[in-house]
Amino acid sequence: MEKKFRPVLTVRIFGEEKCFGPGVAELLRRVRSEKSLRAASASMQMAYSKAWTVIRNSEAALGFKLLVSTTGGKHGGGATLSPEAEKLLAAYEGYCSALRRFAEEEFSAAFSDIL
Amino acid sequence: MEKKFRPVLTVRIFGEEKCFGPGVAELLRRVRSEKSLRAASASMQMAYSKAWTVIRNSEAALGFKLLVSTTGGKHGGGATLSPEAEKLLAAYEGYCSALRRFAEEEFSAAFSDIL
DNA sequence: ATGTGTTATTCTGAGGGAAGAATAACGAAT
DNA sequence: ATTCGTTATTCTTCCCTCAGAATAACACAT
Repeated sequence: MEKKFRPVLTVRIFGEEKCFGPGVAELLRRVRSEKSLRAASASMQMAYSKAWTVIRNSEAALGFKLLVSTTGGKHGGGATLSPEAEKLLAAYEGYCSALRRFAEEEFSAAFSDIL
Repeated sequence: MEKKFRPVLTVRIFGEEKCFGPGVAELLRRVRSEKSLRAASASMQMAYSKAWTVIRNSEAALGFKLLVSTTGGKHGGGATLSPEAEKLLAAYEGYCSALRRFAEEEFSAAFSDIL
């Protein structure tokens, strides 16, 4: 009836356990633009320690590194996305938007008689 | 490449705030078979108080009642699904499986080159 | 009246997760 | 050597959620 209700979906990828989801994805996006994990986590008010844990867990579950990071140097170092992370992120984003588009399309048909 | 990774998605319905998701759905399913909210919550080791809150919040957000419940009587009362809940649950289940089917199909295409 | 087993409702206590502190290591520049 | 700002890592503290307790109301049976 009214456009009052809408679907919201969260897409996660599991191997033996959880290995990728919206949190890591957002983190990667911000690392890409900030070129630093610290700056990335701060920009989304996430504690650095948690950001670091999240990344590490994801890397362990996936089996490859997401960040290439350098420490030290004049500006202290930084982090950028590994090529695999770049590809994974792109794939994930495409996948998510396809899913959301589909979810949007099917929604009204599925719930028109009740919502 | 290997079938090691798979998509997992959670589908929620939002109005102004969250109003329906997998938790409520599971609860409704169990109320349907147990004919009691207490039994339903116990069967999924959820505290009754929480089950009740979950249902109440969902009802408030949706704008209609999910349960028709009777109190008192020899066996203490019970609860069953309202007609609207019945329809909503059916619609939600169909919607979810369509989404999951689609997610499954698209998955390998989206991630074949990286996972 | 009393007993029974549920719904309805609020409150309290404990556990898990997250934020932030603390610390170490790093490497380029000065 | 010292400074600087990051990555890397662990630990403690706090908050929030959740489970379970407690209480009331209910209506049917006996």
